Amino acid sequence: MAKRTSLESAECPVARSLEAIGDGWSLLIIRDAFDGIRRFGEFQRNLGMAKNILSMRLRNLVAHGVFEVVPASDGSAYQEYVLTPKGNDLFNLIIGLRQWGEANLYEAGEQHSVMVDREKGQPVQRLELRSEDGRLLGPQDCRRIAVDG
Amino acid sequence: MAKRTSLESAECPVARSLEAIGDGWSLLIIRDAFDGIRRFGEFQRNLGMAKNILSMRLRNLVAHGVFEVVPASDGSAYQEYVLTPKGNDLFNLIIGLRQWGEANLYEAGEQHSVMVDREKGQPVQRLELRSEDGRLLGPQDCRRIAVDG
DNA sequence: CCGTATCCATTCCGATACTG
DNA sequence: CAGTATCGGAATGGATACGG
Repeated sequence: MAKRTSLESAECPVARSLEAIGDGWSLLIIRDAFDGIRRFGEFQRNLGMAKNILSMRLRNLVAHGVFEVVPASDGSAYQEYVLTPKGNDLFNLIIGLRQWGEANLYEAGEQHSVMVDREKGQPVQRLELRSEDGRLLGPQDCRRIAVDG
Repeated sequence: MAKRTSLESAECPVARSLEAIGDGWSLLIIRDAFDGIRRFGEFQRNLGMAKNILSMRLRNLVAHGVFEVVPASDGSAYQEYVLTPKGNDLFNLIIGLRQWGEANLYEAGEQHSVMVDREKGQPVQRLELRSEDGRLLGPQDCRRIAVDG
């Protein structure tokens, strides 16, 4: 008894996403991947996590189609973990985490890493949600509607 | 030994955010809050989670300043949990989770709930990240830079 | 260097009973 | 209705040893 409830087939996309990538480590691994990390050992050293956990997480992410295993780019006969298009599509989510943390979790003078655009080296703007006619939308301007075929 | 590593004072905002709200339940609670849920029992029934867990999570979120406890709007002598500005600022993150799930976790014909703008009832667009000069940015256009005072 | 396997501590979570 | 207390089972995570 007391089986952990699974959200795998939830009707809400938020729940389903969390089921796939909602644990803390996975999102940090993905963050590192956006920074260009590809090798097992790099992830491990960078995150300071146990190897068995990393192994499990990577396996899970590969199973979910977020990462893809490719032969190493150097001759090393090993593998590398690269983001699939599905994984790349998590970019906004990582940015969302980053921006919320920046805005709400740091003291005034406290330093933190910053995301800049490659071309000009300037900090990116905040994520924006717009309606179909281009209006900027906040929480109060939206509503969730259930859709049943 | 084997103490769980804390990311509370991490230099990366992504890690810090995950430390605060990165467990699966918290984000689902917050999602419900954006749908207008305010009462303990409503959260509990809606999410189907154990009351003690909900209690813990709410306490944690209040401690982190995401929720605020206010007296009940009806006369019921109980309390309600409403999002603070800091909590409201999580909107983009919830939307990010939703949109990634919608785009990547559902079969072609499969139905799911949808976020629409209140005014026209039309589905919202995808989140957008822009540079300071207005260009739309993807993962390849960005770079994370470490900042050390 | 890349991973897997094993062991153990900690944490998480669900069920239930209980108080106000 | 709104929560707290307690219990047991499950999952998670860290350390380490081991094999490819």
